[in-house]
Parts: sequence; structure tokens; C-alpha cells
Amino acid sequence: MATTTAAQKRAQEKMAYDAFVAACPSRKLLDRISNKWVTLILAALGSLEVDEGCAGGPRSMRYSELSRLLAGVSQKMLTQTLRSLERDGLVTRTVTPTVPVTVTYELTDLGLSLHEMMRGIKAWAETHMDDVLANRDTYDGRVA
Amino acid sequence: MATTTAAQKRAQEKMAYDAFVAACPSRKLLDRISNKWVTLILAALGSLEVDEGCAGGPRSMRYSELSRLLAGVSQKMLTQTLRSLERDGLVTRTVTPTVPVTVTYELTDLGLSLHEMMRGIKAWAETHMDDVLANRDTYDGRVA
DNA sequence: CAGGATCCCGCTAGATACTG
DNA sequence: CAGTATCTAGCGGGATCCTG
Repeated sequence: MATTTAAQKRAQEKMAYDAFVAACPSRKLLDRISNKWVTLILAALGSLEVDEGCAGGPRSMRYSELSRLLAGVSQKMLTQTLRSLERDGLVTRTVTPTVPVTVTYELTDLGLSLHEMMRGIKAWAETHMDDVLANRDTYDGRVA
Repeated sequence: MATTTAAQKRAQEKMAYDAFVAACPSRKLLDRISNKWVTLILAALGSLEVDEGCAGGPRSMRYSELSRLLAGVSQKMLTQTLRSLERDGLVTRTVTPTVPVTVTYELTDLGLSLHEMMRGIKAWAETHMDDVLANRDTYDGRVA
């Protein structure tokens, strides 16, 4: 049918992907980025540079720096998560052939757009921790 | 010590919680909210009302509505996730003793603040799906 | 330093069946 | 309608050992 109404076009553009639909690829993508390590890594990259308003920094970090900053992360999860982020084009991996080798991870522009949100999520968790804790006490008290 | 400098106070307030620290409670909270179903449920609640700019809507939804909107979610995960959200004070659960019973879930003010971010995450996944897909093709092509 | 490879445990998502 | 209860397969993720 060559007859496509404006409403149909609009609907197609707006609904190209919908994470509420189980089969939609964006559901899987949402599952990937809704992940503790993804959130922390994306929040970490570039976070050092923006400490005092230096927004134009290189937003990159070395493997060992990440490993130290994200306390408690295993090498496996760190590497695994970084790989998936690299595959999705959110970070770039750069190997500098020094001795020993130096590997840096840097946010791409795509990754940067998500970085903002992840910092927001992390900040939310930190600033509302007390509220949540209080709510849990209330809830548990009511049940018990 | 009664002598607390302004800088100390400021540092204490700012760093009260840090999700980069493994033992910090906010790390666990971050893990909870960095979850597919949490994201989808929080993004869903109130999403119907704001469709056309009605921001003051009741931002509530019935169990069955959520179940239908979040295609593919099992009752177990839906109930379980809703319980944890209720416990953390992000949603309220209201039982109306009709026949059969009606249960509605509504965002609290705390939940609303996270709702905004979750909608952002969901929208990000949907709008950047094509970019990510293209990046994966490039990456897989380079490796293969 | 920055991983790769393996083993293995625990939890949790998902399916199924039942209920007030 | 809105759950609860139970079971199980699968994998997320930690620990350990090894390498260029």
C-alpha cells in the first residue's frame, strides 16, 4: 500500500521501539543498562574530571583506576561489563603499548549521553538513602 | 568535638553515602533500582496520565493494568518488585474492597523523582537502539 | 598491568498450580 | 482480580589460577 497516512507515519516514528513490548530489542537493551556494574562504570567514567566543573575533560580512565574506584568489583565482571559497553559503542578501548601495557577506557558521545543519567541514578540512591531506610523501618514495623 | 568546620560539615553532607564504596548501603539500593522490572514499573506508573501533558494526574495504575502493559512479566516478578518498591516508599498500595477486590499502585513523591529518571532511561534505550545495533554490527564484524 | 580461562555456588527469574 | 506457594533450570557473579 502506497497510502500511508500522517497518523500512521507519526505512530511509526514514535513507536519504532517500545520497551514495554517483550519482544522489542529495546527491552533487552534496557535490561543490559539497568545493571549495577553498568551504572557504576558509566557513572565513574569522566567523574573525576568533572569534579570541579571541568566538563571538557577526557572522561577516560584506566582499567586499574576503575578497578580501584569501583570497590569490590571482580576482574571478571569489570572486564565483562566493559566489553559489552565497548560492543554497544558506549566506551572505546585504547591500548597503549607501554611496558607494561596501558589500557584506557573512554566514553563515546553515545556513552556520554547515558553517563549523565547514570550519575543521576547514582546520586539519587545516595541522596535518598535515608528516606528509603526510614520507609523500610516503617514498613517492617507495620508488618511485624 | 564541638568544633566542626563548615568544610567538614559540607563534606559530611556530600559524602554521607557513596555507591562506589562496596559496603555502603547506597550500593545495595543502586543494585535494586538498577533492575529491568523496577525501571519498567516506575516508568509505567503515571505514564498514561502524562501522555498529553496532564502532569497532575493520579499517576496510579491497577495490578492488572501493569500486568498488561509490561508484556511478559510474570505475576511473581510483578508482585515481588511492587512489594520492594512499596517497602522502600516509592509506591503506595491501596486495596479497595470491591468484588472482586481492586488494588491500585501509586507513585509517592519519592517514587515520582525516580520515575522521571526511569522514563529517561527507557526513552534512551528506545531512541538509541539503532545506534547500538549498528555499533554491535561493526564490533562483531571487526572481531569475526 | 590488564586481562583470559575455568570451576562452581547461589539466587532468582520463570513456569505452573492453587486461593480469598 | 490479585495475588500466594512451590519447584526447577539457568546464569549472574565470585574465587582462583594462568599469561603476554
